[in-house]
Amino acid sequence: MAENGSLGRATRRALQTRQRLKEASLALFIESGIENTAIEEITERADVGKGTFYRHFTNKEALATALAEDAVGHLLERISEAERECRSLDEAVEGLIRAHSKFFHEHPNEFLLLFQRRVFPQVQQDTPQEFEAPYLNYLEGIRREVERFIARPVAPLRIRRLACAIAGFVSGLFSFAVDGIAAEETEKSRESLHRAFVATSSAFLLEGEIEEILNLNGD
Amino acid sequence: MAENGSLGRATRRALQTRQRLKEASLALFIESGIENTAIEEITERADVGKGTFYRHFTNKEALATALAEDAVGHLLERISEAERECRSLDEAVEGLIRAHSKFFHEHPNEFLLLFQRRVFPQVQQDTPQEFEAPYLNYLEGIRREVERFIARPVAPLRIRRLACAIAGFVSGLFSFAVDGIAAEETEKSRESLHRAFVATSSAFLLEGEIEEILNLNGD
Amino acid sequence: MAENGSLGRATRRALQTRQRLKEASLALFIESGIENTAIEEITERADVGKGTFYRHFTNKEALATALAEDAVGHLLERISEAERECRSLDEAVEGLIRAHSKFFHEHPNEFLLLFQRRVFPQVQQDTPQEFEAPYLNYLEGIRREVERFIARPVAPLRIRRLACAIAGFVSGLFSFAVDGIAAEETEKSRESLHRAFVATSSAFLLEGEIEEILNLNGD
Amino acid sequence: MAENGSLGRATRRALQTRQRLKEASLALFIESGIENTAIEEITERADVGKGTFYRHFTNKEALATALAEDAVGHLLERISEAERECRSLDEAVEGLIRAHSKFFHEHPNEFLLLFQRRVFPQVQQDTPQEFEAPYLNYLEGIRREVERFIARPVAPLRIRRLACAIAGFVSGLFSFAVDGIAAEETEKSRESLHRAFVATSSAFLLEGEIEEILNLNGD
DNA sequence: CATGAATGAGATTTCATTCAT
DNA sequence: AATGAATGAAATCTCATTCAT
Repeated sequence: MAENGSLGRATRRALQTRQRLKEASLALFIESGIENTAIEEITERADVGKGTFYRHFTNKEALATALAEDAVGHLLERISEAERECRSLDEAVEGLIRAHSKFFHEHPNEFLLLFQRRVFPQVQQDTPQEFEAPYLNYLEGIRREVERFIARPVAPLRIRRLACAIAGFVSGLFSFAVDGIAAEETEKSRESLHRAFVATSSAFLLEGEIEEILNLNGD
Repeated sequence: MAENGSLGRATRRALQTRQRLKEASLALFIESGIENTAIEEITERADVGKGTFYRHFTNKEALATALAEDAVGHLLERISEAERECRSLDEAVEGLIRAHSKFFHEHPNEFLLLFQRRVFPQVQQDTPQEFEAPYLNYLEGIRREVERFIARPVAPLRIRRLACAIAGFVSGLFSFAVDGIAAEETEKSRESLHRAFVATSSAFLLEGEIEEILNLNGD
Repeated sequence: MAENGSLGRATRRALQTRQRLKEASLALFIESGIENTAIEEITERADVGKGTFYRHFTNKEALATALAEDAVGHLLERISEAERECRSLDEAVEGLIRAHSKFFHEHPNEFLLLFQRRVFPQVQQDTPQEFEAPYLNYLEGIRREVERFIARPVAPLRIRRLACAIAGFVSGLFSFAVDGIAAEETEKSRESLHRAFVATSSAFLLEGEIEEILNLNGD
Repeated sequence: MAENGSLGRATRRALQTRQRLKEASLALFIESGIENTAIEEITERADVGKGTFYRHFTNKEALATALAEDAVGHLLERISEAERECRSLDEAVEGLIRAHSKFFHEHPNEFLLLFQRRVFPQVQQDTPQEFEAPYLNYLEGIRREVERFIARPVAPLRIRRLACAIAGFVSGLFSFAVDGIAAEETEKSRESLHRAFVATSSAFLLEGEIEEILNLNGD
C-alpha cells in the first residue's frame, strides 16, 4: 500500500495541494519577502484557485508559520543526529554548527526563510511573536543539545544569544564558501575560525560556572 | 550662529520636519519592518500631517533609502577613521570589524536597519536593487580599506562576500555581549575568535591572487 | 408499518437528511438571521457533507421558502380549526389571534421565522418577493376566515394590513406573557386589550364597506 | 457665523460626507436589509469613493450602530417631551405610545430600522449584541419614563418586555392607518384599543406591587 | 509649507456552487 | 445519495497617493 494509502483519495489530494502551496510560497517568500508576496501569486504559482488557499491556511501568516515549522523540523533532525555523536560541550557546539551547515545545504530556502527573512530574530530586539511557536521549538532543540554537558540549566536568554550567534556566524561563514570550492589556504583558515567560534561559544555558555568546567573537562 | 542660521526660518523648519520623519520611520522600521509600516503610522509618530510626508519624500522607498544613506554615512565615517590607523591587511580587516562595532554601539537602529531589515543582503541571494546606491557606497568603502594592502584589484563579488561575512560575524558576536559586560574569560575567547575571523578574511581576500586578476571583469 | 414504510430505504434516508437540514437551518436562521448563516454552518449542524445540501435544495432561498411553507402550513391548520368554531366577524378575528397564539406556542421558531426574520413583511414596505408564495398562501387563509362574515370581498391591501396588525399585536402581547404565568390582574387587562384589538380590527375591515367595493381592483 | 462656522472647512466637509453616507445607507438598509447592502452600493449612492467609507466608519456594523444611535436620539427626544406632560403611570405609557408614533411619522425609516430590521430585538430571543449600546440607551429612556410613577425599581427584564410590546403594538397599529386617514369609526376603535393597551401595560408593570397602586392612584 | 479628506487600485477574505469520486 | 476539495465571483478592507485649502 502506498504511503498515503490509508487516507481517502480526497484527503490525499488535499495534502498534495497543501504541499504545492507550501512549495510555491517558500520560493516566493525567498525571492521577494513574505510581505511582498500576494496570496494570488502563491496560488498562481501553485496552479490552484485563489479560494483554495483558504481551505488550507487561514492566512499568509499561518502559511509562513507552517513553513517555519517544517524548516525547524528539518533543522532539528540534523541537530538530533549531531547530538548522538558528541561527547563534550565543545563537540556539542561544533555539532550545532555542522547541523546548521547541513541544513543549509539540504534546504537552502528553508535556511534563508528562518534566518534571513525575519522569521527568526537576529541580534536581540523583539522576538517576532507571530512565529513564536517554531522559534521556541528551535531554541528548545539547542538547549537540549548543550545542556547535556552543563551541570545546571542555562538561562533561556543565553540560549537565545547562542542561537543568534550561530545564525550570524554560519551566515557569515557561508559567504566565504558560497560556490563550494575554496582554496586550501582559506579552508584551513576557516577551520581555525570554526574552532575559535566553538571555543567562544563554550566559554559564553559556561561563564560563571567554573566548577562545571572542571567536571566536564576531567571527564 | 547656529548651523542652520543662514537658512530662512521656513527652510529650517522644513529640515526639522524631515528629521522628525526620519527618526519616526527608523524606529518603526526596526519595530515592525519596512513593509509593515504604513506611511500614516510614520506621520502620526512624527506628529505631522499625512500629506506632509510627500513634501519631503516621494514615497516610502525614498525615505528608506535616505535612512540607509545616513546610516552608511555614519558607518563609513568609522571605517575612514580605522583606515588611518592600520598598516596591514590584517589590521585593515580588524579595523572594519571595529568600525562596524563602533557603528553598532553609536547607532544601533541604523545597524539593524542595514543588516537585519533586508536593506543590505545577507548571504548571497538577490541584491535588493532599491537600496543599491547606499549599498554600493558601502561596498566601495570596504574595497578602499582592504585594497590598500593588496597589490591588485579585488573582484567585486569577493568584496561583497567579505561584507556579508563581516555583517554575519559582527551580528553573531554582538549576541555574546549584548548587555556590554562579559566575563573575562569570554572576553578572551572573543578576542581569539576575532583574530581567527581576521585571519580567515585575509586569506579569503588573497586567495588565488594571481590567476584571478585575469578574469576580473566578471561580477 | 411506519409512516415512510412504503418508501425505499434510500428515499427514507433522503427524507431524514432533508429534515435534518431543515431543523438545523431553522435554528440557525433564528439565532443569526438568514443572511448571516452560511450553508456550511447548516450542513455542519445537520452533520452532513456540504455537497449534500445541494441534493436537497437548490440554494439557501429555496430552503428558507420550504421552511416558510412548513410554518404557514402549521399556522393555517390552526386557523382552519378556529374557522370552524366562529359565528361572527369578531369571533373570526378573535380566532385568528388564538390561532397565531397556538402556533407561537407550538412552533416558536417557525413563528419567529415568519414574523421576525423578515420572511413576512411588517408594517407596509416592500413585500419580500422571494417568499411570496407562502406569504400569499397565508394571506389567503386570513381572507377566507374573515370574508365569511363580510358581504363583499375585502381589498387585498386591507387583508395585508390586518395580517400585519395581528403579527405586531401578537408579538407585543407575547412580551407580556413570555414565561407563561402572569398575575391575575394583568391577565384580565390582557383580555380587555384582546377584546379592544378585535373590535378595532373588525371596524377596520368593515370601514367604508360600501364605497370601497367600487374601486376594489386597486391593490 | 454659520452653524459649523467654528469648525475648519475640512472638518465641515468631512461631516457632510459622513452625513451623506448615513443617509444613503439608511435608505438602502430599509430597502434591502443591512446584510444585502454592499458597501459599494452605499458609497455609490452617496456619490463618494469606496475608500471614503472607511475614513468614516470601521465597517458596515459601525455605520449601522451610528444610524441606530441617531434614531434612538430622535426617539428619546420625543420620549423626553412626553415625560414632561404626564402625571400618572397610565399617562406615562400613553406618552410612550405617542412618542413612538411621532417618531414614526417624523423618521419612518429610522423607525423601521430599529423595529423591523432586527436592530432591536422583538419578542424575547437573543439581544443582538452588536447594537447593544443604542438599545440599552433606549431601554434606559423607557425605564426613566415609567419609574417616576412606580415606587420601586422595575426589573430590567420587565422594561425590555414593555419595550417589545410597545414596538409590536405600535407596528400593528400603524397597519390600520398607514395612509393617514381612517374612517371615524375605526378611529374610535383605535382609541379604545389604545386605552386597553395602556391599561394592560400599566398592570403588567405594577404586577405584584399592590401598595404602589394605592399610593399613586390616591395622589 | 502643511494639511487631512478623498480616492481607487489592489490586496485579503468569504462563500455559494460545482464536480469527481 | 453523499461527500468535501476546489473554485472564482463578489465582498470587505488597506493604504499609497492626490489635491484643494
